Amino acid sequence: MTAAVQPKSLSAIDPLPREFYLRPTVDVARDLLGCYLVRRLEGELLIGQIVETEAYVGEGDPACHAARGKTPRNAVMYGPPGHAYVYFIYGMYHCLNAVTEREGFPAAVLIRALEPVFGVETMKRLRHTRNVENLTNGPGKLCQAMAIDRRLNGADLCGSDLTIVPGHPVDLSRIRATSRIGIRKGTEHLWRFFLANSPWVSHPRLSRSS
DNA sequence: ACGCTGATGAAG
DNA sequence: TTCATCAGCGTT
Repeated sequence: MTAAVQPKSLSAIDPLPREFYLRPTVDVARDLLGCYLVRRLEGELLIGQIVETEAYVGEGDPACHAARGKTPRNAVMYGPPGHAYVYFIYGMYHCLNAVTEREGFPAAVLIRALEPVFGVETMKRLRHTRNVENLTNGPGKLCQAMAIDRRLNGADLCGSDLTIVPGHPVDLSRIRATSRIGIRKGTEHLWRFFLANSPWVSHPRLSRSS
């Protein structure tokens, strides 16, 4: 169980190899559930278990940032897999993605929520809250809790101050798939994945229509 | 339901 | 140079 995981043992595990990300994005999104996001911040480790993801798949996906071709912002998505695509959104927040598939094909997995595992006190300080269940239950929140901003855009998730390491295999019966949150196009794809019963999974807001 | 906040990219 | 939009969040 999560409570038994020790940070030293986790950080000693090799990060997921680049080949993990060189696969269909939807598969990567599902397989990232249960893995651990490891942030090294000024010598300290901040660790969270991934409990919610979304797949954004190429220029043919109208919700993907690459839907209208390559731009300075989304350039990292066109690069090799296994790197972080971090962007600034709504004037205040950042979102973290893991780039997938072959170089030249723009796709990524948005990390939407984590279960805090280690470094909780630092996360609370960065988020200005004492409520553990409100620390990392959203893409903007988890970036704030782990001090992830555009300086980490392009960081190598296979070996840097921001990595992802394997977790224990997830019970497949716990995985749910729904439409992605916060988008207006591409809602027909069930490309949001999360672990049922996790208190850290985010929830769609009411009335985002027109 | 609303306001905050500013980068982004398309249009002019 | 404007303008609408935006893979979110906290407060009302």
